[in-house]
Amino acid sequence: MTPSLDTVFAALADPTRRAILQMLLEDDMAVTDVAEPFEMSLAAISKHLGVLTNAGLITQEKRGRVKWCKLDPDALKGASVWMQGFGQFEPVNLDAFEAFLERELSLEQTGETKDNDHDDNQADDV
Amino acid sequence: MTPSLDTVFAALADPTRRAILQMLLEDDMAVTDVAEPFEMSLAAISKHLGVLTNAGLITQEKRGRVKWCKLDPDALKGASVWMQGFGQFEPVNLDAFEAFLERELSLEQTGETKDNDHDDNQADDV
DNA sequence: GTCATATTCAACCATCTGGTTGACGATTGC
DNA sequence: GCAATCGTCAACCAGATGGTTGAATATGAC
Repeated sequence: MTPSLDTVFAALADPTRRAILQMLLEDDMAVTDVAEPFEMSLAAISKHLGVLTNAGLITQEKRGRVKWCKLDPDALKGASVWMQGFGQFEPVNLDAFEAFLERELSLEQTGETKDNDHDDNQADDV
Repeated sequence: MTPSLDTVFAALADPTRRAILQMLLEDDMAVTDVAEPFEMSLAAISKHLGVLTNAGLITQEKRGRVKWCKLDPDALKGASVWMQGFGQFEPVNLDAFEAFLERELSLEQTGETKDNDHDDNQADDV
């Protein structure tokens, strides 16, 4: 079963869970390590990880007594596609944009580098 | 105040609200008309519209005794940017992509029109 | 003014959510 | 075997959420 938009968006609606996802962007982590920076019980984090797993946003694999958590960024795809359906806002990833330009068109023009005025507020307000 | 990712994602987590947003993509609507296709009370729809307004996803303007609901797609921007932070999936809005190309670079090359192979599954699975 | 329409408000209810604590099962190290 | 570590489970709690109904407000039509 592919997780519903309901569960994906609901999973993303909690700041703790978004923070966890960003931590996992760096590297896979054990449950205990995920919990370390948060001021809440291990059981609470375990529940959050359950929600993320249920939404398909992460996968968990037990090796020995340690359970490793791994990001599954593909799960965001459905949600992203849905949102882009509203596409009346300009695309956001201008870096990828320009990479796309370069790749697809092999520009030869003397392009002075445009200043990237996109808001890259990804880091704060998780 | 700019609505938090919390409220935006939470607003998107409900199928009724996502369906409302898609209806408003077509046209602005009065509250009563928004409620019409749903099998729930007008008061419930009014609450949903309150959630969407609170998340900044729609705006409401009262003209006479009718309150018009209007989509505000800019509100999805923050959420979209956040999700793109995980950017390991390809960008989706290729139409906007190509429009961007045209606008920014004023191509003069004999561009044969590329076929749009993007998945526009916006309508189903709201 | 009176009646109908458009929308919200208030109270209520059931269920979900996010947290706690304490007990428990599984695994590792000695 | 025994103790420590890793993680979940179960029970509980407060507050949020999504729905209901009935009354109230505001505007428009006649």
